[in-house]
Amino acid sequence: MTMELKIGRLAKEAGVNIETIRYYERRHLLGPTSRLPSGYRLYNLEAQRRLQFIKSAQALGFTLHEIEELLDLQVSSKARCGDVQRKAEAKLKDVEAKVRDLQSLARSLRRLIRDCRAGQPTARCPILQSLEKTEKSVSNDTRKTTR
Amino acid sequence: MTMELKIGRLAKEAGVNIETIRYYERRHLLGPTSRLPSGYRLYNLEAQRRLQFIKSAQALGFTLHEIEELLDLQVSSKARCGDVQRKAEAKLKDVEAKVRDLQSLARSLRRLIRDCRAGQPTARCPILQSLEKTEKSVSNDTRKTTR
DNA sequence: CTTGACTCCGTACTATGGTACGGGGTGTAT
DNA sequence: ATACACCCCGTACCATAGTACGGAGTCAAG
Repeated sequence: MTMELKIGRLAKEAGVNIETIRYYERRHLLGPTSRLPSGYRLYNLEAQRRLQFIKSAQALGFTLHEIEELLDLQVSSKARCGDVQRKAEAKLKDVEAKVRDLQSLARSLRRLIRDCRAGQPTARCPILQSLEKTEKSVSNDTRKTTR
Repeated sequence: MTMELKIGRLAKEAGVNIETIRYYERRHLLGPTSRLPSGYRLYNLEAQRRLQFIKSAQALGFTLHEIEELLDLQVSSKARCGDVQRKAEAKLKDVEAKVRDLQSLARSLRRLIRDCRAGQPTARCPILQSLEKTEKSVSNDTRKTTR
């Protein structure tokens, strides 16, 4: 036995809805490895890893479309290395920018927490100021530049 | 004149659609500072900063609901400092986790790019492996834990 | 060989975050 | 005083990312 799961098992293991998996299939993100004569979908380990990756990337704020691209970096082994590289570089820039912005936000939050700890009743908690700092550093709409 | 803008101007300055601003108002995220007798909305500098913050936070992957909470940290000056602090701390944890995960993804992408540069025709580009590394580090669904 | 859990497929519905439309009033420059 | 741009409000529509539903076929244990 090659450890192939049916859709329900895969869904349970990954913690997603069965319908979600079928939805990903419609979106060409994750297809079954094979099918039983009955039509039942079968998934192998790679499919499980792929599903995990989709969930992870999503948690990081990537859209399904972007995730498709990310996954294509690997799939298109036949494609020119240059294409893959350019995509990866663009994606890396997005990710780096996002990290910078989130770090800035984290700094703001830390400052807010520290100042709050001082004990005053939140009147004039310097949050707006710190949030403003965040604003400046944020490049643009990442959702647009990422696409 | 106190530098109050009408909705169209505010939208243009911020680079958003007028309808978006009205939508934020429906969502209680950003209301007009005042109104002309005619009913025209007027916005001051603080409103502009607030709008900027909303856009920034969104670019960082926060939902409008989360942004509302974030903004409430400041608004609820009457609230207990402890409440504000707890919210801020939870948010900070989310942000920090997101940063870690994105950094891990960035490392993976950098490795992929470096390896690609080596020159082989992408056959067996070690992307899947690097992506797997990312997976493991990703806590859970941030969207759920963040809410 | 039946029963209950699982799966198939297609279609419809939901929530989020907007965007567009349209009939009307307003503001102002000429 | 009249264009023309701007704004009002309500309602309808859109894309993304699922989720639910329902009638039918399948699988496996008893």
